[in-house]
Amino acid sequence: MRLTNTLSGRVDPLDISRGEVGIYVCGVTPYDVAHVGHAMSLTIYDVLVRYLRWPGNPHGGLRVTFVSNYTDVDDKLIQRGHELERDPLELASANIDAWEREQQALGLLAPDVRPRVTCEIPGIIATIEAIVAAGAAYATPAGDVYFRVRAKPDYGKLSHRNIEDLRSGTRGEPGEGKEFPLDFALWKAAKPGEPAWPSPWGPGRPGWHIECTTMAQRYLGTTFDIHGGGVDLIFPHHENEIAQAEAAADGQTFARLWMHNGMVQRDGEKMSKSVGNVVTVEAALDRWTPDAIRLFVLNSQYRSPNNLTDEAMAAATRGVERLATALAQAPAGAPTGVNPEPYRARFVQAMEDDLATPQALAALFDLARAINRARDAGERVAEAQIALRELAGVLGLSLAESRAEELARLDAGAISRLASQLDVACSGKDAAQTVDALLERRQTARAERDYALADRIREALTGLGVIVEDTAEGPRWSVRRD
RNA sequence: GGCCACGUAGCCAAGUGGUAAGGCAGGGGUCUGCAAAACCCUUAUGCGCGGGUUCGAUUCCCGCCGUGGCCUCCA
Repeated sequence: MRLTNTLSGRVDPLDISRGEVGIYVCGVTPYDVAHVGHAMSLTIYDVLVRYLRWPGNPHGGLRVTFVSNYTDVDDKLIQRGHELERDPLELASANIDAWEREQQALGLLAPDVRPRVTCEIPGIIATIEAIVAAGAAYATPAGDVYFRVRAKPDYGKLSHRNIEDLRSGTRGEPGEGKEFPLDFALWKAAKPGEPAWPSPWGPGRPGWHIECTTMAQRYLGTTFDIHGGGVDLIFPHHENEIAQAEAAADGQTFARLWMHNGMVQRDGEKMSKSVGNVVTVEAALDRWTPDAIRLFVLNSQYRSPNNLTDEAMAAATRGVERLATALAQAPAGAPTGVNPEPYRARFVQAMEDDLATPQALAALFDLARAINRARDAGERVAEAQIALRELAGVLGLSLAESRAEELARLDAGAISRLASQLDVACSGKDAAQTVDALLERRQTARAERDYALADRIREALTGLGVIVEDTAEGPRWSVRRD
């Protein structure tokens, strides 16, 4: 598999010679609820992990250790806690709980490890001590510890800048005991009332970047395979992670490959609080299905910005239905049928080539069309349907929800009332049986050519979210997803 | 202001130095009592604008315009 590597600036092969892959993805700083940008980012790495683990990939499935953190103590969190008059650590914890419920609803795999900064303080202090010992950091009288950027001549190699360019862009930051404007905090001395932990430099908390260095190396080793996150993290966050890790480990490589996903835009504009167009995960789940959100994300290349519009989401919603429809019951047919192998090969080829999910999806849509066509012709499609479900599963698309989940959306009371209006026997205990009874009544009406009644029943059911389709085998119904 | 991406049909979005995947929407048709779903056909002679290189550019180069990212917190 080849992936675009920000560090090298090329599309590099992923080294799978060890048979296992370690992946670290920067998670959120939980000072607020999660938005669709967070969902997009995790969805991309979720698909990468699913694909690498998939037995159908050319390597037969790899062992993957997936780590994604929570930065549950930092300046922003403290500020927000102050505004809301809440304890910042408690605020972080509450936002993490909500976000984890949303991740589950979005069908995101739980990372193998979800470390939190507040549980990793001793390790972070040890990393800082190693950096200080290596001469790449210094403590100030105030109790802060700064990374000495000029001790790292290749600083800037990830974001492809050099120290001089960066310095010229710096707007006169106050000294605070820094030797050099670009030096950044590894440890921040606590002001009164701020969360603090004891350290060799006095009470304080970790700086922003050090936690990821420490947690990634603790769970994945000094050197690991893939480090991911949004493009907005390249500088300074990831640049600084590299600087810290290499300083602490005598120049040993930190992550071999750096992946960065593009940002979500809303109607062509940046999504931000100041514009007032932030779509929270909660709002998105309220409006669109998890599969539709996922299809929207995967329909564009992960590195490109992705424009969230109502029309695009409607298209994604219909697209999911199209794929799901291809999985619908087919009559057992003749021995001829659809061979899914060419589609599977296209899918794999696309995924191997820098996680080209748009092209992988195109293969799935083509397979769906082939299935529908063959089914219309009365051919066997079972193998192809199994393949479609499997490949969709690699992308994390569930497609077919369970019958129980579908039936749970039925408005049993309204259906019961409809049955009594039409004088149809209602078992009173099972809405699905009542729907069946209503459709039997409609079939009778159709047989008697009483189409007015037949249409009335169908329209009434449609109004209740029950979609009726007449097929050669009789009527089929499903519950609309809103 | 500096650095870096991107700009493809009504919408979302792939892609390539030799003539534009896929999805949605639209139009026509098949099927159906009518629908729905599905299937078939169709929808950019054109890939922001202007130059240049080339036998040939949407794909390479230059300029301009627009959007976005980073330079300060951000998936």
